[in-house]
Order: sequence, then structure tokens, then C-alpha cells
Amino acid sequence: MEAAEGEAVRAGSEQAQRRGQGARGQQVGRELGQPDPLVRAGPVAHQGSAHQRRDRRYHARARRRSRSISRGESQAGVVMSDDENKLIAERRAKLDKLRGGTPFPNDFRRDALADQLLTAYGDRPTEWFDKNVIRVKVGGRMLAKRVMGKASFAKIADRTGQIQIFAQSEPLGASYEEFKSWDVGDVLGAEGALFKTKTGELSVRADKLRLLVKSLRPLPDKWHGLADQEIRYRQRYVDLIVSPQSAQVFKTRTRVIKYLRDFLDAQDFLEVETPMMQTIAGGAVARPFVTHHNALDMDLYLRIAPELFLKRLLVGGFERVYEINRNFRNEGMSTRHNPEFTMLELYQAYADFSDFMSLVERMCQGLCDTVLGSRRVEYQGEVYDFAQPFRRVTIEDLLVHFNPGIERAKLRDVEYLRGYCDRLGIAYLPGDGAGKLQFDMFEKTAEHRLLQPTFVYAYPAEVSPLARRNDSDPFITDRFEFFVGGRELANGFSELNDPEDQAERFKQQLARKEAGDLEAMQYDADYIRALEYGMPPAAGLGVGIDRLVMLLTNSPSIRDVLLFPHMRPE
RNA sequence: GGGUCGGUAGCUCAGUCGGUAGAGCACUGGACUUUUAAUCCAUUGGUCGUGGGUUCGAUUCCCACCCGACCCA
Repeated sequence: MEAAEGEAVRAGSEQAQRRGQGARGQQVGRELGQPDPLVRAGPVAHQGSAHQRRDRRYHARARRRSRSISRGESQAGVVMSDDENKLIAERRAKLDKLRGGTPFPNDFRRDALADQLLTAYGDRPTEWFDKNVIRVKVGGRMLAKRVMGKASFAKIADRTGQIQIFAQSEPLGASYEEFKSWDVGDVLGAEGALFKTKTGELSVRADKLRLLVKSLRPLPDKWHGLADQEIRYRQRYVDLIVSPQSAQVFKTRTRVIKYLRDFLDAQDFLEVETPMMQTIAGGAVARPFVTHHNALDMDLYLRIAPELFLKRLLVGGFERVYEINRNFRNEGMSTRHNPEFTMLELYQAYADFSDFMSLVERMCQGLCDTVLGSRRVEYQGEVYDFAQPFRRVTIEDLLVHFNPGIERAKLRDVEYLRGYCDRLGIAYLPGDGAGKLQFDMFEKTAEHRLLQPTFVYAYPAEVSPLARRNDSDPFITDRFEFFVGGRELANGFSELNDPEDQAERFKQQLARKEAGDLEAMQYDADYIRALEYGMPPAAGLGVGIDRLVMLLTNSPSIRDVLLFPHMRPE
């Protein structure tokens, strides 16, 4: 593992170093590679340590149990088990009482939702409800409970919002006495007529009240909410209960994806699904996860991109295809990287990279209009303007702009660029050509400064093994990347459909692999065979959905836009 | 991988220049028939992240480790 890490460092580019967190990454891959410990004996040391951890946990729980039980019996007569505290034990005792009847009923049906009621009746004056009796059945999780003797208020939340319940000892009687023992977090159903309180809040005056689900665990402080980021990520279910703004992020995420589907479907694109488990992990420059197929007794890779399969479909005559799905890359984790992430990839025959820059522009503006209602996007204190045509600029232009004194005429001179890389602290491999060095210098000096929406184009062929070479300048390809806020959001190009050029590029990738670049591509012979049948001229595009949603929801971390971000085991 | 910060009651946080810890909310008991973080009174609640070390004594000091946040790579 040490050696692997060393190689990653020598591989040179910032990207390689950032992604090549050898030790941890390989461990994850190995665990995936042994799905069935009964069939394949895992490393002894590994299992041993797991047992030790389990042992420690067991003893810790045993200690706690004995202490808890003695305390519980001496004070409340409540027996606690495992890692439970008094609060949970009290609630469990209440559940035990319910077990005499039907503790988890599923026969209550609502006929109204909170937001519907607020929209329909929220503006009615108080007196209106005296003449109009609107009976409703509402249900949801109780998020607030205020008992004042013989009358109480409760707030319940359903999927649309919250509504207040007013409960009184008359006419509820026995169920009111039960209600007083229910806890915040319980799920309840209420039936009654709408009315407005003294302070004008639309409420349901309950004449029937039922407990539907007993909640055993107390919710976080209702005033401060859930501040612990770790619990927000690990126990998203709790976060979603108590953080409406967090729930909103994920609703927005779904709207973004729906918009993208509508946008593409309207242009006759066909949504398809291609393999997530591949024998050759192709279509991107990245390290894959490895898993194992037992019956076939062979390793498989989780895909790093769907690209090569989608282009096989172009060969097959599907002239406009897209896929929105997960990719997996075995690299470090950060506020912008999760091991699995969602990409939109789309391919269109008889189009080129310039058409796709326009497509990205239209797509982004439509997203802003539909999701935000504005083309001014506020993100972490900055404002990005999506209303104007996006800037289009070449890599070499940016290198000249952000590296004062650099000579444009020498931008393809390897020796000259090496001098610059040395000064910038960029490591490189002996085999790196001018294109690779240009790309590394661009990432180091320009990328993070591209704040307003910007298309960077004319990428070196050396770092674009799947892109079509420019007709008049073979050093570059017809490729662009799209940046906002210093971050890459999309990557598109005219597709390379010359099978012999593609075979040659794969061979160059193999050479890089042999030279120590762990991210270099494998040779995909079947893909070459497909190209040999003839792939129509086409353009392709990949859009990082997570980063796009981060931007549109003003989220600082990718974990804020993933329902269940990857976390180390607790 | 490196650096900084953090992990104390269910939640949000104080605190201990080394003598086994407090507040608010929640919970439990009591009062209260229109509240909005309801209010008032009383009580309860803790392996102070884990494991070692130093010490008469560690939650506090030292070391290692685990988990997280942010920055850098």
C-alpha cells in the first residue's frame, strides 16, 4: 500500500495526488471484493480486528446494562436494556402498555393535508368557521405539544407542512387523557372541524384523536434543531424530521433532475441504462472500485463513467441518448467528492461541441428559471449571473492571462513548461507532454478563478483520449469544460469516431499506465470494434448533478445534497 | 496524506490551572380549557469519544487511536 501511494504521488498531477489516497481506497475495494466471508476467507488480521471491536462494544454494553438496571429498578421500576437511556425506557414502557391492543394500527386514513388546508382556508376570517363546518382527518408526526390542563395544542407535520391540532378534555374524554401521555415524535391522527384560534391560526378542533405510532427515541431540541453535522449525515431520517430546509434541498434536487429529463425528452433524447458493473472500467480518467462475481469467479469494476456504452448506442442507431445514474470513483473524499456520485451523460449524433456549449447554456438558464425563478444564482456569498451569454475562452488564453510573463509562442514547448511547473510546485512524469503540463498548469493557476459561468475549450489531445481532434490544429481537441464558482460542472466534446485514432489513444493510455499513472485508461477492444462499424459524427456531454445541485441550493458540501453520503462506519 | 478545530445529559452548550461535573430545552410529578420555544413549582438524568501512561487521585496533563468539520495537498 505504501508503494501504491508512492506511485500515485509520482504520477504527478494534482488530481492524481488528490485522488490517489492509496491505503484507504484499496481497503474499501478489498472489502467489496469479498462479499461472502463463508465462501472466501478474508484476511485474518482484518477479521480479528473486527472481532475485537465487537468484543469491546459487547463489554461496554454489558457494563452499562448492569448499571442501568440497578438504577432503573431502584428508582422508577423501569428496566433498561442495551444502550438505552431513561427517556427511551419510558417511551418503551408506554409502548408495552399499547401492546394490549393494536400498537401499530394501519387503518387510519387522512382526507386532507396541511398545506392544502392552509391554502384553502388560511385566509378565511374567524367567524367564517362558525357558519361553515369543515370536517377533516389529518395525520402526521407530532412536533410540538403544549398541554394546559384540560386543553392542549399540538403541531403535526405531514409531507406538505404542519397544522395545529386543538384537543380538549371535552369531548375527547379518555383519549384526551391518553394524549397527555403521548410524546413529541409520535405519529397521530386527528379528526374534527377547522377553526381559527385567538391568534388567528388555522387549527383542527379534534373530536377524535388516535395514536398511530409510538416513537421510542426523543427528537433533537426543537429550538436549536440538529446542529451536529455528523448526525445530520448519518441519521438523515432525523435531519429530515427536524430540518425543513434540509428536506427542501432534496426536493429541489429532485426538481433539478426532473427538469433535465423534461428538457432532454422534449428534444427527442432517449433515456437508457447501461452497465454499472464492467469488466473494463472505461470512459474517464480515474481509479475504479473492484468487486467480485462469485459464480463467474472474476473481478468486476464499478463503472467510473457510462460513456463508452452510450457511444456504442450511437453506433447502434440511437442517435440521441442520455443516462442519469451513479458513477463510482476510488478517490479521496472532500466537500466536493463522494465515492459515488450522479452524472448526466448525453450524446447526440450530427452535433458538435459548439452545439453542446449552446445546449449547456440553454439548460442552465432553463434550470435557473424553473428551479430558482431567477438567473442570478447566489452561492456562499457570491452571485453568479446566468442571464448573459457565458464566456468562451481557450486554455492557452487562460494560461497567458493567469501567468503574467508567460510566452504564448512557447506554450507547447515541453522544456519551457517544465520550468513553469517546477516553479508552481507541479509534479510531472518523465513522459508527460506539453498537453499534460498545460492541463496541470490550467488546473493550478486558472480553474479556481473561473467564477462566472465560463466555457473553457480547446483542450490538449493528450489529456482528452476520447475527444475528436481539431481539424486545423491536431494538438488540441474540440472539447470544453464548463466552470462556475471555480468548479467544473460539465465536460463535453465532439466525439472521436476514428477507430484507428481511438486505438492509438488507448495505446498511449496503456503507456501512461505502465509509467505509473494509476488513473490511465484500459484498452477497450470491443469499443474499438464498435467504432469500426462506424459511429455517426456526434457530440457528448457529462454534467455533475451533485455539484449542480450544490450550486442551486447554496450548499457548501456535497454531503448536503446526498441523502446518505458515504461515511466511515460509526 | 498534512494542518487547525471539535467529540461533556436525549438536544444545544458551559466548565474543571488534576479532587469523578453544570445550565437551558426535553423527560418525570404537580398547577393550568386558545397556546406559539406556553408559563409556574419540584425532581430526575452523565462509561466527560476509545485505549494506554503519569499521579494518592485523570473528564482535566501526556501518548496513541477512532469519528467529524474546515483548510491544504
